[in-house]
Amino acid sequence: MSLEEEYRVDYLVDLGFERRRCRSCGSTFWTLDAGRESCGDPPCDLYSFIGEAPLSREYGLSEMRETFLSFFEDRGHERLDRRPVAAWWRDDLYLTVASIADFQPHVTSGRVPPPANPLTISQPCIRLDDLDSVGRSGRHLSSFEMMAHHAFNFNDEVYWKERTVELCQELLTGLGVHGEEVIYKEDPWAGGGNAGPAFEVLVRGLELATLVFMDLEEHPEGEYGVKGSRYRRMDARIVDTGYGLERFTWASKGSPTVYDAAFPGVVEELTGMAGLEHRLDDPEYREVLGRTARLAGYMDVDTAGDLMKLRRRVAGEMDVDAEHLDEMLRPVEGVYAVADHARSLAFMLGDGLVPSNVGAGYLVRLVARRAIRFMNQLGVDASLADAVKLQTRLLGEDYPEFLRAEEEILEMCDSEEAKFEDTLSRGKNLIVKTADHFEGEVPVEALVDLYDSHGLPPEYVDEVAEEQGYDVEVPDDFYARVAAKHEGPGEGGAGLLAHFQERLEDLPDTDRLYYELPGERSFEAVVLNAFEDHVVLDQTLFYPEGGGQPPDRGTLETGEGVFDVAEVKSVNGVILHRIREGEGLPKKGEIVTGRIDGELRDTHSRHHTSIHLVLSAAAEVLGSHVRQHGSQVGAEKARVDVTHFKSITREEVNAIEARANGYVREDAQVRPRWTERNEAEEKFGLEIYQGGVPHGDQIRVLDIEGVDVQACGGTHVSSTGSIGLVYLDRVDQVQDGVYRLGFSSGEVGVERMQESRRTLLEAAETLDVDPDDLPRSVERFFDEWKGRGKEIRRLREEVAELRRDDLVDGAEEIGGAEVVIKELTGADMNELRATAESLLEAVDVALLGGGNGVASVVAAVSDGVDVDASELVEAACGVLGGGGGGSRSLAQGGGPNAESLGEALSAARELLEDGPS
RNA sequence: GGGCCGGUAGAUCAGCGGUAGAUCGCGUCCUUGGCAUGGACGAGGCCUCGGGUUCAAAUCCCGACCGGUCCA
Repeated sequence: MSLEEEYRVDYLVDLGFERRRCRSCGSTFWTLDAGRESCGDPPCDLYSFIGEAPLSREYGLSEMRETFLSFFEDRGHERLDRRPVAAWWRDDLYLTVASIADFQPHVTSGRVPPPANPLTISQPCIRLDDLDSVGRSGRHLSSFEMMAHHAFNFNDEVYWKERTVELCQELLTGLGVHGEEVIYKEDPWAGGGNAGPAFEVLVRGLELATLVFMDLEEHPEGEYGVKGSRYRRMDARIVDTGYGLERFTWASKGSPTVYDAAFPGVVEELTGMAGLEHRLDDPEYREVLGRTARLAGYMDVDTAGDLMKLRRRVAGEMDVDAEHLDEMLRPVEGVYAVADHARSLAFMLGDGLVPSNVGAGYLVRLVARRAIRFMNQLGVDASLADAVKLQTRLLGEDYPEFLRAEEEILEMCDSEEAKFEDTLSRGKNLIVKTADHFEGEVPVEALVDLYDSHGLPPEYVDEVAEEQGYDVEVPDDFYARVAAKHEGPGEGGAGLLAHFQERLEDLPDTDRLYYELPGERSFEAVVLNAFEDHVVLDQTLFYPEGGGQPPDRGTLETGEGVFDVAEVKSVNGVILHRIREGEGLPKKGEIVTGRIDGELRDTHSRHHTSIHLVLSAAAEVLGSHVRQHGSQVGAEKARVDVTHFKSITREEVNAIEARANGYVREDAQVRPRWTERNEAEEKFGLEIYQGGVPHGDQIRVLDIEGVDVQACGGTHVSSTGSIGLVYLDRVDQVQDGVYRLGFSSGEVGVERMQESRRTLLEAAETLDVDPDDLPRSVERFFDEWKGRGKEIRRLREEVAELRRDDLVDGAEEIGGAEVVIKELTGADMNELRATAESLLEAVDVALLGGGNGVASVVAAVSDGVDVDASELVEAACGVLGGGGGGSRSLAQGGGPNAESLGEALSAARELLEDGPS
């Protein structure tokens, strides 16, 4: 099939559109304008909508969104609510990057029917790939709303290319765009394993929408090549469109930048806070911004070099100085960036992301720190929270959930700002030291290290170093170098069980008796296959490892013998029982009796249900931003990691524990049920995916009555009362922003409680005090112990003083110096040293030996006496079989041959007698 | 999940095999009418913990714990 055929849309032909080839870039496009020779896309064409809006009137964001959604509603589409910008339902994405992401992977793959078909939605998205261009280019946003209409064609066709283009054209002309201004540029699309033909929809240089006709899937032997990969035709044909809400608003206003169109109030407020005047009314100012935006439309501006190139172009056009232009624009661009970042932060924090140094939380931190840096550079006299608040207020007009979460959002901003300030002030000394060390010529490696290990951005290093009178050079490719440092070997290792794949393909999914008969502890089954220590049955009670829960243990029994089950895994629905090595295997076709370890299963179930209780309790105590960030069930204990932005106090731990035990006493019913995916999401929300995202259209939903609903594949108790007890005994910070709540339930909970009581009692017993008095007693003992240490040191000095007179009597003159040489049996190094030092008040040289087990030698020499103490010690220690050293005035050493101490001192004496060396 | 950096006085840090230090803060005294200030003296350290190497470890090696930071 020819490409031309792919892009032929009768609707356009009937309207009089013609297919042309761009004379400058060679791409093909459709237009009504007989005189048009270029594709309308920068750099072939410049923006021509700034100052001259192509839409018939101005729209705000809300109005534009509503206009779009109701347009499609009126044309048979069902309107869907937005999803969060945090892609909770995906395990391959942190952030929602497109409206189609809402329906991947299950709907697009055809496994789950679409929630509506066709549908329309305005989905807030976050993309951080072009962060450096945000503010500068006039068009880049880190968060935006992708308005869309989607149609999923599986067996029956809803609509395809004709209707899609028709709707688009109708929408645009309805908004007042002239037909001959609309260009449909052919631009094949590929991403996320799918591809298909696509139109970029351009109006006066601005890309307003993309219409993707997804009908290909990646396949190594596919017949189509798109952007370097092979694709083949797939059964599903999906209409994936994206209309930029902010772009439409921009086009309706014709303002110099998208920021002025999308959130003018926020830009204005921030401009005020920065003490700038944003003179959008000033025609000259508009002119500069407009020209910059027009030129930026076809330039990359993500490096400083690109930016200056842009400046020179604009300056050249306007006949002004590039430096002057830079000074003029830099603050405005900073304001734009802050406004944009604040909006993304409002979205991310409001949708439940918590700043952290790992995972999605790190992305929040990245944006927050960038925003703070811009604000500092601008000299804005306001906090990050103040800036974000402007956006939560604005977003709140359309999405009231941001107002409800506002307090938490702002608190997280404050806490994040405080952390960054800490990092910077801590780093300040380090920078000064580094700059001094290199005398201002800080090498790039040092800059990379400062950033990578200490979080100090090079601009900040320069700023601090400047105060020292240094000028630090930051290379243009700085962040690329940081990235290069992190490039390591990619992930290796194929799936461990990949080689079983073929063998398992013909086997049916194993019946999961652990779901159907959760109370049973033994079962009968037929061996479907047995190979390499693994047994596959037609049905099993053995729970396979998964969802943070370890597998069941137990045995499989045949007439031949009993086989220990060491491991249980599920591979694509087939459950593998690994038999302990050397025990042989049951044979294919045999009937086996399986028995699971009931006590272990009960403990696992109690722990797993407890995880849900503790999570709910934590959210109740700490706030609605709390999400599960992983969990693990064990035989002795279990844990659940939760997101939270500051350390959890003892009182909060107590409150969580109390709440969880409250749920236990309420004896709430625990009901697992299989539910259709869309239905579950609609009924319970995306919050059900905290423990992970299951596959398939039917998902198992666990409803703990009145407490919590989660998608969960684990085994559970039937009512919370049988948990008996949740003993929460550990809280650790596992990452910044992630805390681990460790606990034990039921019987093992009681055991651990008893264990910790025993620890307490034993400690109290050792000190012979009442356990209640333990803290006070320990403190007293510790103080006393410290006091004794000090007393000992003082006494040692006193002993040294007292011993001095005695020793001075034994002084002799060797080589013109008053010398004391003496063996002090049992004296340790500290004692010898103190004595030797004290002796120097009366004599010139002190050489003392002693020690316990190993021999020690100390030599001390008065100032001005020409004897090297370290030489004396070395001479002595050679005899002792050890070594030693120190300075000319004080040296120490020793060796294992303690019995030769006398001999060793003689050796040193000989050295003295030989005179100064 | 991975990489890098760090844990020493109440705080910030120096020391990086050989007598545990600096600055600020704290206490007492002096200077002053009082305050700011200046001066003198002093208290305050399981050098995170556990192993190892060594005659000798805050220092070197291994491990644990805790914190910071960058990346996916």
